[in-house]
Amino acid sequence: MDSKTKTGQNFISETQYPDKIIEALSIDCVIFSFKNSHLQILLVKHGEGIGKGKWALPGGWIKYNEHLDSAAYRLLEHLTGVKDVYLEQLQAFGNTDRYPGKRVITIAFFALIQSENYELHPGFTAADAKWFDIQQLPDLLYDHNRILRFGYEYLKLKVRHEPIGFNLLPEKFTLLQLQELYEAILEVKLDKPNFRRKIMKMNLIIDCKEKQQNVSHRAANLYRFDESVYNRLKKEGFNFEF
Amino acid sequence: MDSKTKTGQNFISETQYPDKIIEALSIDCVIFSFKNSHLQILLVKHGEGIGKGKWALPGGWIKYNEHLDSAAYRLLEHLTGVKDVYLEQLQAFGNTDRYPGKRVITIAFFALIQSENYELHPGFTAADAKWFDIQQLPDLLYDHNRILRFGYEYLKLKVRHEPIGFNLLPEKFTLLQLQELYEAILEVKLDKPNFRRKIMKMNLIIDCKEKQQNVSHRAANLYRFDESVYNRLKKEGFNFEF
DNA sequence: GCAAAAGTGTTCGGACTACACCCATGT
DNA sequence: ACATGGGTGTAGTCCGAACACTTTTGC
Repeated sequence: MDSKTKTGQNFISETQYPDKIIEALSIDCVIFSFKNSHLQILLVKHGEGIGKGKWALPGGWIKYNEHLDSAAYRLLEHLTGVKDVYLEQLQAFGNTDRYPGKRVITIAFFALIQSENYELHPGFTAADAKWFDIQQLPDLLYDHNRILRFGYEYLKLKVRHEPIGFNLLPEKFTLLQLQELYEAILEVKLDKPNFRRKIMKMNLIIDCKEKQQNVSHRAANLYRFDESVYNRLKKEGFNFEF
Repeated sequence: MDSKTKTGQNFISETQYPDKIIEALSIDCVIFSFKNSHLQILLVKHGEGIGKGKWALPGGWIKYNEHLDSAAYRLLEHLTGVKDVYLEQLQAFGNTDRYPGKRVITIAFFALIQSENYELHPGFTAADAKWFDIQQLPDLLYDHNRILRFGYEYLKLKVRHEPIGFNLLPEKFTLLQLQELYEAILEVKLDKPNFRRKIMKMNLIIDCKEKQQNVSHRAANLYRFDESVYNRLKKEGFNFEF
């Protein structure tokens, strides 16, 4: 790297103020959940600043002595109340014109969660936090539409090569729920018998020996993921074409 | 985002000096090539600065008014002479301790090229630029060992889901060369007849109606990629398990 | 002839598709 | 009875793994 960069005064003063943020660098989170057979996205409404009143991906500034992941966790929790989530890094977005008035590069993170497990608590600079159906999104701030699309494409790709659903479905679920999850993400209709067999053959799910309750039709069997198989398949990858 | 961030004096002075770099943010490139049936990595030896004399991934600082991709291109060309390369963004690496003495987050880029097409011209802050066999790498600066491993894992993943070779092989190549490329990346031995058939069935390659020259055995047929099929498969993705 | 790599053929089993069909439960 | 979703069976096809085999060329 270039040794001619001056690292003197600025650097020293920055380490003296732990809340000092890194200029020109932010984080944004693309958080998906699955509810009522629909894919959803977590958005926040800005309560102050240049984007006040507009919807955007949850995000913000990184502190000088903070790991990227920690910053993403902190921001997500402070803005929406959502915590203890496995965040995955997507990609940096850094076009010179993506942010008004100054140069800001943002690093996008990605997560899949069960919205039922979290109560949303808008906080920090967020006036509101809400789940939006992926088919009915508002127009977003900055280049967040683009980042969201990127995250959705990534999810579609991911679902074809890794098991998915562990973080999106309740602990016990039916095969139809799993199928509807795949259908919602891939935007296709799948054949039930073949889907069942394909999943069963993977040894990915375990029969809970329990039935659905209070349904107005034959009660379906409940299943849960076999965590060790799930993790193995996640690591090795597989092919799930339809 | 946080509106309380002060963007006053620093910002204005930065836009007045176009060569001003962004503090705390750098770029590093993981460049692969394929030569003599071996996978290779492009490295530079630092000629100045805190890493002087050590080998590292080609990289450096981003200018204030420069797109991320442009910065990656510029740095790669100035350091090594390699230009006109399709660079793909990998991921940001931002641990607080990854760079000595100050906080630097680096964005890693990835490319596959034919080393035969490029003469290396070390320049800028690089004292040397060289191709290294992936099996015989020196110890690298900062966390570049980690970034390189990440790039290699990414390549292994990529090769299973996308066609590869267009950028790594000469225009006309034999099926054995293509097979050896896959073998080098995946570190496995493949069955020749089955490999042939699999590739042929994809309609990915076109018979050049030419033979190898000056080989001490039966001359193999030469093939070239069908660019339209290649791009379609790249977009759609496929499955290449062995 | 022999080495080395090119290239073809054949068998077998597993996996995916498409679709018909029966089962259980609430209204 | 019938609607709704749960769940099984089956015939046909395609594809990949394994491996034996023939062809071409230089030495």
